[in-house]
Amino acid sequence: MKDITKHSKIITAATKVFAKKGFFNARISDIAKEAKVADGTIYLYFNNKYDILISVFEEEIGKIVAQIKKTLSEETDPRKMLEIYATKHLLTMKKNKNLAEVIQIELRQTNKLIKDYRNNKFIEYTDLVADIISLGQKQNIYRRDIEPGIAKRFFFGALDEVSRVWNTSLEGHYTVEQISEQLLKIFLSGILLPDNINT
Amino acid sequence: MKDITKHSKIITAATKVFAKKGFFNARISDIAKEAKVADGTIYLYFNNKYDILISVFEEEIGKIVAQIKKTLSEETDPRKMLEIYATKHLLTMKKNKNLAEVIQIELRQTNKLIKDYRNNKFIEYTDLVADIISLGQKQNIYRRDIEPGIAKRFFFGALDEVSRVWNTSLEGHYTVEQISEQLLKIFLSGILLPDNINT
Amino acid sequence: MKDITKHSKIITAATKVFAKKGFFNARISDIAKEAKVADGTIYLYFNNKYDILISVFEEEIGKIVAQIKKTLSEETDPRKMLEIYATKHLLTMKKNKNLAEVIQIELRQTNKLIKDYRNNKFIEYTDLVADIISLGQKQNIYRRDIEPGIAKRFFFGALDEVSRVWNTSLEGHYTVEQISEQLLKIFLSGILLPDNINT
Amino acid sequence: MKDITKHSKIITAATKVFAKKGFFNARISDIAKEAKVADGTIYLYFNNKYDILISVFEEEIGKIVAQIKKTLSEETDPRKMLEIYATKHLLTMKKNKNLAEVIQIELRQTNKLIKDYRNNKFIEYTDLVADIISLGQKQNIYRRDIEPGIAKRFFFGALDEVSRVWNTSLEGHYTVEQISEQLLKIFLSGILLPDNINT
DNA sequence: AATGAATGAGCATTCATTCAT
DNA sequence: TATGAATGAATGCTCATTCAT
Repeated sequence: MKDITKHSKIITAATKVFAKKGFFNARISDIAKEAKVADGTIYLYFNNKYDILISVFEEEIGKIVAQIKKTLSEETDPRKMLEIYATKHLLTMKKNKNLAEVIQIELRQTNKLIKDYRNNKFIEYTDLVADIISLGQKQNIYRRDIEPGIAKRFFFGALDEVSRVWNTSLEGHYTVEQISEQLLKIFLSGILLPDNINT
Repeated sequence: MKDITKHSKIITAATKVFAKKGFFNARISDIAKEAKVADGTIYLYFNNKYDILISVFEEEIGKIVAQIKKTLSEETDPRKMLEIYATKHLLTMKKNKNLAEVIQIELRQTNKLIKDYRNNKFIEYTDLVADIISLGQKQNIYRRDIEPGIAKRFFFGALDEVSRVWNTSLEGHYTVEQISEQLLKIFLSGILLPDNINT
Repeated sequence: MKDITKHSKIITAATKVFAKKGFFNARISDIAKEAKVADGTIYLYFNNKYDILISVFEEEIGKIVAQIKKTLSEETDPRKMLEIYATKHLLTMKKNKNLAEVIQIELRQTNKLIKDYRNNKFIEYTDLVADIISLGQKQNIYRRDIEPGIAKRFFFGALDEVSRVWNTSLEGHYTVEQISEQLLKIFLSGILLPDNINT
Repeated sequence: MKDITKHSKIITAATKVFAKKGFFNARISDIAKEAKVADGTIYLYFNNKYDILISVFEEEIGKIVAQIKKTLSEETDPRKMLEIYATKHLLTMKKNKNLAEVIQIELRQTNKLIKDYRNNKFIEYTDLVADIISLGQKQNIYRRDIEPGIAKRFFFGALDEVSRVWNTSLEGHYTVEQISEQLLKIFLSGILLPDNINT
């Protein structure tokens, strides 16, 4: 019987190796060594190298989606919900830098390389933002002239770009709370001084 | 004497091939064929495969930076300047999808792979946004509690994420102008209805 | 105690799989699946993959040798004996195509691959022809200027080549009886017309 | 430009290695080393390992077919023609044991492994025997009740089986001429003593 | 005895880079 | 300068065999 522990040991190892070397420079033997498993064992749990990558996405993002959905379900104010989303995202990515890098870097490769893969979990994850915005619009809290489908990309893109450079320049400069606060401030009220809004 | 024509023929070919296949799946012989040049000839102009990638970044982004700087120099209103930046970026990425993909996908790999490469042109490019924000703050148009160093990432990240999915779902749905307008609206004034701003 | 049933189930399965895929392309797991047994179980009955192959030869050819010896023991005319041998061989190979292929194809590999294996049963099988010829020579039925050791190879080679193409071109064209009759005609009387014999 | 010398160097090396180890146990690096060429070079001249095997067959058998056809064209007596064929075959196989083994052993694998390969040269080679027999029948030298399509298999099978064991037991016992004489004697006149022919 | 998960040696093939012409 | 044949290191994946249960 397949060993569920071994499966996730490989996923964790692969996340680490992919993050460190990138998908193409990662060798199966690197992952095997990291997971303390024989090379061949990996193929008892995954079809091929791409399959490992996809599994990393689906399973790890799946966990985040589940978590964030649970937390969001306890909140009703769309403003707070966006704050929760942003803070949660940044905290997760800061805590799990390996996953952060894999998402940011490899995710972009994947669609091109594996035609028939559709990032279901990832789409579900970014769609949460669109849902929150729609909800806020219904409650007359968010402007109706904002397109949720576009705005979700802005919001996620902004978050993603910020955490992209996590390991380099931003490190140490700002706390998650500061960045989250800045993002919310801009996203909710814009960067214009009130006096200039009607210009 | 280096042949400037051949040099740029290779750059153009490489951009095309990298965009289509990704850096790792692109073969030197693919680039050589696309550039109508012998494999060995490429090594008269570039040190290695990574060198080609870096050159693509530096030279192509260099062109965009020069262009956008020139256009911005003719404008003084920081609000308009951000609009120009956004529209120009989106138009360029839409027109030159090859470059767009290379920037979005490969750029992220590069820092990790080539330790001593610092994306000078790219940093220059994103710093333009920070400069505009700082300028606006000095002119009392932009809020002082916004960190230009963080905000530039939000702005660029939002633009980048939007153009990332250019080839897929957004295609046909929205025009560059609509997206640019939405981004500016959000970035400048936020998504809150005025009544809710002080909540 | 070794389970005799399981042993022969594996032999039968291996014969089938070797015939279908060839020795080198056959996987142990194929044989195990065909025999409805676990992979590891095979190693309770055989030392390794080569050992299975050798066992297939020895046991299956052993059965044929025993059968044909029994039938031959009831006949005294060396002419009839060759006919019995030919017909029996062709019928067996036609009925058991798996074994036929394994003998024809893999047998030839074996000597080269397994230095210390001597095809005892197979040698016994072909030597039957030499024995018949010697017998006929003693009875003044067969010519004395024929070398039984060479002639046995001709006879077996002819039979083998005929059954080699069984699955392809000869299929349907000729019956076993026709082929057997032709072989006997040639082997016993040659292809020359009587008038030309002394040329 | 492809180097014709290198092509045939690889063919010769491959023939040697296939003969010694068999197709499946032969490593590309063995062939490369034997041909004094880099592993990768082989793939400039052949598509894959199977392609090398097929080329060995076609080209080497092609040479033999051409040679034997030329020699046969200078002879008109169908009896002599069979003698020439037999002697030539045995001499060639004795001189070029590598090729002999490859033909005998690997040829049989090939049809099964490479479905779309049709051994054209080989078929041409064995068909020569059928042609000679047909010719002799027209000249009233060979019996009309012999099927050339069956007899060719007997003749070739006999020759092939004899040369199969060349490296083992027959070595030293008999000369090519003796074997050829025995085969012709049997094939032309049969093994029966004249007195027993009408039995 | 039987199982099948785990192992890890082995190998065909690719492709960036070199260098003789 | 330009060429492209030659090189050989590198690696994903397979599968015979082992062994804990």
